[in-house]
Amino acid sequence: MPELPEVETVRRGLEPAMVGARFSRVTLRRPDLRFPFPPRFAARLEGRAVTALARRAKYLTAALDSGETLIMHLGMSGRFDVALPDGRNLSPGDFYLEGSQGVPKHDHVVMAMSTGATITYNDTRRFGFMDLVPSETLAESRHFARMGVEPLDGLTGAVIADLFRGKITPLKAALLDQRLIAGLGNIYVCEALHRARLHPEAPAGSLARPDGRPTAAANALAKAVVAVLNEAVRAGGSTLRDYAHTDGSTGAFQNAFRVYDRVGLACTRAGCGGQIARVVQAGRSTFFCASCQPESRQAASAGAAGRQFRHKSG
DNA sequence: TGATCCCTGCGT
DNA sequence: ACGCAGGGATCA
Repeated sequence: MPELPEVETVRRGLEPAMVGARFSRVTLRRPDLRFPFPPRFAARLEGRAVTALARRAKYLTAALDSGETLIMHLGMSGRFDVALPDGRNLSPGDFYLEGSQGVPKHDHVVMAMSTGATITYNDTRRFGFMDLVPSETLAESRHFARMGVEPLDGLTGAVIADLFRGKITPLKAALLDQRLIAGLGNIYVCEALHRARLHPEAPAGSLARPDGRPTAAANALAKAVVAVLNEAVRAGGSTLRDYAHTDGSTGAFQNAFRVYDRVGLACTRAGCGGQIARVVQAGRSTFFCASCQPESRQAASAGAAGRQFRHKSG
């Protein structure tokens, strides 16, 4: 479910309930999510205060006053629900709520905070996970050691050209590769490629000139990635299959999709008239407009880049 | 670099 | 019954 904008939305919802508060009681309803919880997980949290709640790519990190950091990843279906002591609910994006009647299924972790707030982690598919590592070694932890650049931290065409240079892999796959740029997922990659008018199957290396400088397409892509992420964060992320509530707290960016999940529909670009197509790349759906995002343009430059690359290396 | 798998639920 | 789903680790 969550890509960078959704995780950032969750972070903003959790922040007021977590930062400055202590875990008074942590209950695990099962021994594992995607991975087993770390040893003595609940005991290492209980009594500790959260000093800061940050986001790195699609990960949330809660720094504790014990010197450890709680790492949380939502996988595909992870959600947090914040219940305030007065009965109000403070999650922006209440789409993580299953409903008000009865105990929701898949509530795997319940964190009672010293403020009286209760934070519940719910994850249907259990692709999410939590970990606890020493704060000093957070950057070297197995989750972060090989993580790519943060796209909202100054992504430019030059950075993209540097990362993609010499790569034959399709643009779609390169943008999904968290070791290069971290935080994009299927939705925002499709949306960014459409905005930049780039074909998803064009070779990633075609965005770098032979001397390594960015092409115009690389600059356009960087701009599109940053724009689509910022707009999605502003909209509170995208709500897809989750139940929509009426309190105005669901994500709204799904209404701004130009290609994602719009196969067969007309391209919304003014004067385009194309139809959104769906192809499968690396086992995942790619949505694009063949009219807006022609292969030919990229094929030409990719061929030039490929010849140059082979020439240089051979 | 691509399949395969992890897991559950939903729509066709 | 089958395909598909916002992620990603782990193999050939």
